[in-house]
Amino acid sequence: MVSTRRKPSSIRRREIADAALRVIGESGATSLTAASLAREVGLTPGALFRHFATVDEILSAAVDVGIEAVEATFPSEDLAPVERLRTLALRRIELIRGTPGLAWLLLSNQVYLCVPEDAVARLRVLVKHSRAFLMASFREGVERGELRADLAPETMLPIFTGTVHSLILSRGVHKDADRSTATTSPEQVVDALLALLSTS
Amino acid sequence: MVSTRRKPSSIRRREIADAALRVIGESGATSLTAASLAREVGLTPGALFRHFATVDEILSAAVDVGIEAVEATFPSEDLAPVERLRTLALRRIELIRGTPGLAWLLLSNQVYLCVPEDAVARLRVLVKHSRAFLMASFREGVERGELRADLAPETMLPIFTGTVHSLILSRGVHKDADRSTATTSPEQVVDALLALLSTS
DNA sequence: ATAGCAAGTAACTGTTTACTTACAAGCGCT
DNA sequence: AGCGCTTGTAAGTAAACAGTTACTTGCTAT
Repeated sequence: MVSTRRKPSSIRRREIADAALRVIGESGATSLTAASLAREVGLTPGALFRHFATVDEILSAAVDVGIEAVEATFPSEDLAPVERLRTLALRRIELIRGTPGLAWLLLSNQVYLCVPEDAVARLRVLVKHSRAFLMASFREGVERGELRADLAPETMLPIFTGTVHSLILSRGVHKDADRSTATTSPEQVVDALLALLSTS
Repeated sequence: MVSTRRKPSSIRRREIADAALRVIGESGATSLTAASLAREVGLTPGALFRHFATVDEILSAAVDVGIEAVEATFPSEDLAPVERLRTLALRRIELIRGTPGLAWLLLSNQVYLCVPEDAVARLRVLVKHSRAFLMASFREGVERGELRADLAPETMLPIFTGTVHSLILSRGVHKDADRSTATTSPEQVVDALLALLSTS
């Protein structure tokens, strides 16, 4: 007997949602099926439907797990603006690099077509929250004279978020990403960017 | 009779590949099936297999169409480095914004799991080509004294590509992207970034 | 004009999909 | 201890999937 323990639904639901993110991260969203997911959790496909009514519901739960993890990356509001930006960037890079499924949730646009509508709505809230946090930090940095006043926060935003996304994806995604180009560490790039945005 | 014209395979193959990119851009990669694709082209599913042996082969052809379009965005080598960077960025933003399926090909990492291996190899060549072009432009810009010498090209790279990606995705992807934040035009942001990277 | 081939359709195949059902058995509660 | 709900399995269903096959029809080269 291969220790087929039974667990209460509250725990299984979480295990299944985590496993869904893992499968997506490892083999892509298209390979997330009841069969592959059950295999990952160590159950038969039918057992999944004891805990969720549909696979869409599982996806929705996986989105919630991801959102919770990302929300935890917001730094304390009483850090200085530049330090706040630095902390958020590095935390997110570390988090998402360690959980490839999250990259699909947050950086793929296709997620909006594969995931139930209510989960999409919650994702949009997260995106909006992040943008508001960044914009507030930019504005406060400018007011304090720490960030350049000749650059609108609306202009800083795509540069900052784009750089973070680029750093997330620059490693590990292509398994054999060529190491020919000297790899720059995320810290170096984030610091360099913040220096560019800072008053000289 | 609904003008069900017959066309030579050379033309149909291109139509099918184009339609595949269109379907992916509109409804996501998961919804690309023989049935949905045939509907988009205006054929029955069986007809697709007159022109391609498998759907993987169709995907591969779609990748080639995309690569061809992106390769056409490389500006002339005899432009000044900064102007070269500006032109490439704006051309790519315009191209990919107008063809959402391309965004999936180039910005989604899941593409490497859904697409046949030989197509992935060709995509990697494009990525490598782009990176080499950018790195050469950065280096030449520094040598000429037009770009900041205190920033390594390896550091400029993720900032530049990230910003471009961010500008590509910032519009239209979420159909109802909120217009609350003042929308900054890609030109403004690219010019601002190039100014940041330039010597003062 | 017409022969012949390329390009189309409709109807089929076997497989995989999400999900259900009948039944077995572990675990908490008294 | 043992009753009963919950969690699991095995086997099954209908629909959707990629791809095939037998047959029809339009285009083109002679």
